[in-house]
Amino acid sequence: MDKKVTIYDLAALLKVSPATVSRGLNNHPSISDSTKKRIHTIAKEQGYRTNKFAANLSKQKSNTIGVIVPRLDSYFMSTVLAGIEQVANKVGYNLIISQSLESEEKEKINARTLLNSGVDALLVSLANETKDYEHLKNYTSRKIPLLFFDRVFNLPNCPTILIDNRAAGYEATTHLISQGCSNLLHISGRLNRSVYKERFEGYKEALQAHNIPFDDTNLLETDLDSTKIKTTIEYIKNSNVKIDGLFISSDNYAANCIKELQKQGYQIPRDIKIIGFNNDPVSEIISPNLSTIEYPGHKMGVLAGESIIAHLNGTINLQSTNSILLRHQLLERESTQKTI
Amino acid sequence: MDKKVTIYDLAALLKVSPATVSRGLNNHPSISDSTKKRIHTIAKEQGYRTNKFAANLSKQKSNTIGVIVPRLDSYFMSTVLAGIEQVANKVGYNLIISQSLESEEKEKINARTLLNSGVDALLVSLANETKDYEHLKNYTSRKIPLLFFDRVFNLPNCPTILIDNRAAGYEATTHLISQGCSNLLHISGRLNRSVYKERFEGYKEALQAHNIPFDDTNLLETDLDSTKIKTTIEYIKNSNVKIDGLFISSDNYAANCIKELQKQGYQIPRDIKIIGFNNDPVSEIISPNLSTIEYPGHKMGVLAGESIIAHLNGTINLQSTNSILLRHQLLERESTQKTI
DNA sequence: ATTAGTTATGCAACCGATTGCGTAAAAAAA
DNA sequence: TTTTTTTACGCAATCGGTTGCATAACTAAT
Repeated sequence: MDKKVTIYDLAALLKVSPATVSRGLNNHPSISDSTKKRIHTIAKEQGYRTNKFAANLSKQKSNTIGVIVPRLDSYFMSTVLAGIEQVANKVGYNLIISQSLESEEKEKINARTLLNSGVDALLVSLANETKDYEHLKNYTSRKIPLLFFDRVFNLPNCPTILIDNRAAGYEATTHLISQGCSNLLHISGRLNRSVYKERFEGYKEALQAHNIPFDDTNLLETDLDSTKIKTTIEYIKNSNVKIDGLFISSDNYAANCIKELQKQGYQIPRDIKIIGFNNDPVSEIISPNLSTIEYPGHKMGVLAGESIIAHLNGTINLQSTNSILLRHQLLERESTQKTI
Repeated sequence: MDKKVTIYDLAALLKVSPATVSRGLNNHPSISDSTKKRIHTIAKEQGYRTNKFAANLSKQKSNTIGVIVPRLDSYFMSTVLAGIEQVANKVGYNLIISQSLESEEKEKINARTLLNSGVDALLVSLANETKDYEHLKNYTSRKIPLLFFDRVFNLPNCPTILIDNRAAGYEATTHLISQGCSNLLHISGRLNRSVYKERFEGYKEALQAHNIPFDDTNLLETDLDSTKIKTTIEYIKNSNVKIDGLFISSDNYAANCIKELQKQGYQIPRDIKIIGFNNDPVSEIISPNLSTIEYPGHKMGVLAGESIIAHLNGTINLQSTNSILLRHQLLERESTQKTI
């Protein structure tokens, strides 16, 4: 009972043409309600399911959205994906998800694969490594909508969704300063990614605004990979001046730093005050609770999904909206508390 | 310069038939090496990319694997997905991922959508709610391979990948007992999911093996949703006997319990020893470090991906392999340490 | 009754690659 | 040289919907 039923079968049963069946199934206005009803009824009865392959081929669209993220196994990304999936699913779009693992090479391959797979749109959060954007221009040149989120890049006609990282960096830094820190270190992700670059710039501006001199030792560029905590800790210990404030671009990394610093005898926040970024669950689990910047991942995903779908539906024109900024928020917790 | 190039275009350029071009592109043996070379050369030159819609239609397969998970924004799931993606991507399979959000209804819709989308195989981790499996029988009846991981169910011809949850539950419980606990409480997920059921049974067996009586108060069935910690804590506080050991089926939930218990004045592990499950990152961030059962998510994903792909390639026959058990491991950390 | 205007449907050409079957040409065997 | 085999390729049907254009049937207007 499970052979494939086609519109031809239905057409034969109803003694109408396949074209009529097709239109009926798609609620085309020029089909009478009565035959529409007959078509739908028999379709259900026969267990008809439209062959997407055929439909895709003739319509040249797939109802599928491609997503490329640096890694799937990051809490932040998984919340973004959950948001995207939720809205995509609701309106019947599928999501093809792939990860670049921070490799430009893999990102290129993924982009190509997704292009070949005929995705209707692409959502991208860039790999750390990526410096060249030709693989994405293939999309824009074919008029396939392309949207960046979080790890963005300014490509013509490609909207971006992110938070105001510069302002967030500024706020985080100012917060540290207002809590009494004067020898700050910013532990950043790769600066070729604008998210990190901008946080860093906010950091620098905040220092400047408070007349705190900045030099290269006040910045540590890392890839925020927890396996390399030791090096970071060494850097802090060997610093010429006694560092008393850390602004770390990732909660997860920050939490690991706290653990390790504590192991080395540091008291947080007494010796060093620390603020992270993202409001990852670990920030509330760690002792002391980690001050951080709330980064609304799920909301970002929802917005990214909604935007791209609205654009595909022609409801809005993304080209005109070039950049959507989400609201972030400073969360003051124990790790930056003043100690007497 | 970016109109679509088809095999017909190439055929015209080379003055051969489209069939030859198709075969040449696919390295069919009956095409001479010389023409193959010519075909590949001109294909590259013209920027030809095969139209997957057409290829899918005629081959009736999509090179796509569907995945349904309860939620995307869980650390464990994201590691599994990362594993699946890694192997799928390597061999050119796409992944369509959707989440059921623990709803049977959504799971059904997702299953149907993926079926319509023509996935070549389906990987499923069941929603808590799911009690009926008709939506999955659609796959088996069409000979579309179906594999369960983690939240499994025993469906004919559907292999499962998981750990030995009963043994893990037994070990976790035994560990608590050996650390001196005698009034245990198991905080479980929904028992209609076999993962939780089996952990619970391992727990019961361990109690029995150590002559510790079990009654219903020694079990708290929850949905392991962190927003409902309070209720759980109340349960512990209001217990008639003083609970001194907790076996919690989720690290994340366990970590939140620890925080809350500490807030209420409990000392961990002095007053209550706690063991979690999963070896989530939070387990090493929380103070005290959480003892737990290592659950190899990434490995599970890799294995699930490899299995299903090998089966699709005809390399192995999954029907014969009915169940793959991954090795778990008890990790003894601070939260179950003996106190003097 | 005739013309104009609707409405409901069918025809047939796509969409682009795949593949079973047939055959000309070239190589090998007789 | 003739026959048999092999090699290399082309023909044409197929996969299952979609859609522009034509048309028959019916209603409304003149």
